[in-house]
Amino acid sequence: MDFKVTGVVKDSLARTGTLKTPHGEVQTPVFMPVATSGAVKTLTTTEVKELGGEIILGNTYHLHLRPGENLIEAEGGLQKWMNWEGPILTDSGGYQAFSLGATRSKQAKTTDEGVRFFSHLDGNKLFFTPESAIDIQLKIGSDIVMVLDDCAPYPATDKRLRLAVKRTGEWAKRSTDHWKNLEVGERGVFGIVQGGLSEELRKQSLKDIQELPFDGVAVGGVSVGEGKENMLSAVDFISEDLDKSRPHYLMGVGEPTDLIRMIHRGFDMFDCVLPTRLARHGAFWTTDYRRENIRRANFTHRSKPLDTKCQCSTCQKYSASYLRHLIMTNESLGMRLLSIHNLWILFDLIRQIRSSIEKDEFVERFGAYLS
RNA sequence: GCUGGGGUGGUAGAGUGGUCAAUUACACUUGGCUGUAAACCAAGCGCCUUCGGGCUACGGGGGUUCGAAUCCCUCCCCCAGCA
Repeated sequence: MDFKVTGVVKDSLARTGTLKTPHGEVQTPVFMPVATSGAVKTLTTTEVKELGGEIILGNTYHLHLRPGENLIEAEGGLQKWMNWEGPILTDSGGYQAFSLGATRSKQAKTTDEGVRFFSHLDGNKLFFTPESAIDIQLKIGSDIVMVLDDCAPYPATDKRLRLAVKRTGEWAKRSTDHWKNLEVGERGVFGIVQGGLSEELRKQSLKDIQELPFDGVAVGGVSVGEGKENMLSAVDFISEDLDKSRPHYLMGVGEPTDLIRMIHRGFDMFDCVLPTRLARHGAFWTTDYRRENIRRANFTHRSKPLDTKCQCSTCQKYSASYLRHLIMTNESLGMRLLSIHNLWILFDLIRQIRSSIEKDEFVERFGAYLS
């Protein structure tokens, strides 16, 4: 997997780049819409592509449970199956094993070997190891494979965080050892940095990961409920030390203002459920990156679009009043139209950021959002 | 017209003498959502309040009772069956 930095700016770690994958090139910074179970919820892949989507994220945990990686492999891989021509990054399932893989009485649990968890669908006892997580992702057809990591829940004790960092490091080593022995072609594998809000542990984890021959460095364990200030400080512990020759992926972050701040700190890749989840709940972003909700009564008679400055197809064709009606009546079209709007806001932001980096105007243009 | 059933908060629908400003659901209002068990979750939802409480309410009017959405009388309205 090949990554090239194509542009840098003064007074910021922000940069542009190009990432080559088996299913095409991706320009960075990039936002990856989440297609948990093989679909960006409510949208077709054609729509995602037309909006500006270049790469999407699929979830190993979900796809492993249903329909299972063997079916996807038999159907020619996830790209072909879901009619997505571009690259796909797959999450390793480590995060979901913890966030979903527990029953009332039985907790998900990591051991040195891997993570034991329970299917949220039927309670079945399941097990991921670093090696099996990679094998599953390759069967799914992933272009960018994420290693299995131990994402400690927030808040976590110091002891638990230390264990998570240790395990994540050991599993990372096993992952690269396993990767070497596989036929992976141009696919890439990314390591994940843990460490919570601890400077010491973040630095240790970054060192562990960057010592290994990963194609990219991901930072996990953020946007897990710690709050914006904590997230910034956790990232600030390590942003200067991220290996500049590799792509940097901040996992799970997708609030527009967070993207700006994190690109400023050197991150190239992001994924987040927010644009589509918020849309299904009636929430949308404005062109100045505030969050609003169409359910509010004051939109009842608003015959203007959601945002008069927005160029998305929803805002070109529909009034806020009509969109509110669709959401209030639970029409799926409302969720689709708001998903289109929210994704457009993010993709357009990314386009503006790339352009500002190319012109070395990033700090001037986005300075107001950086602090 | 006769017989029977019924009229409760925005709606549906509980309650059938005190613990009822009234279960519940829906609707509505307002929040929330950051590697998606998430088209979900939470709070509020008669009026006033110094948050102690006060006031007005269960079709209208009258009555019984210490006390009524609940019992009685009467009027109005709705539904079913029979004419």
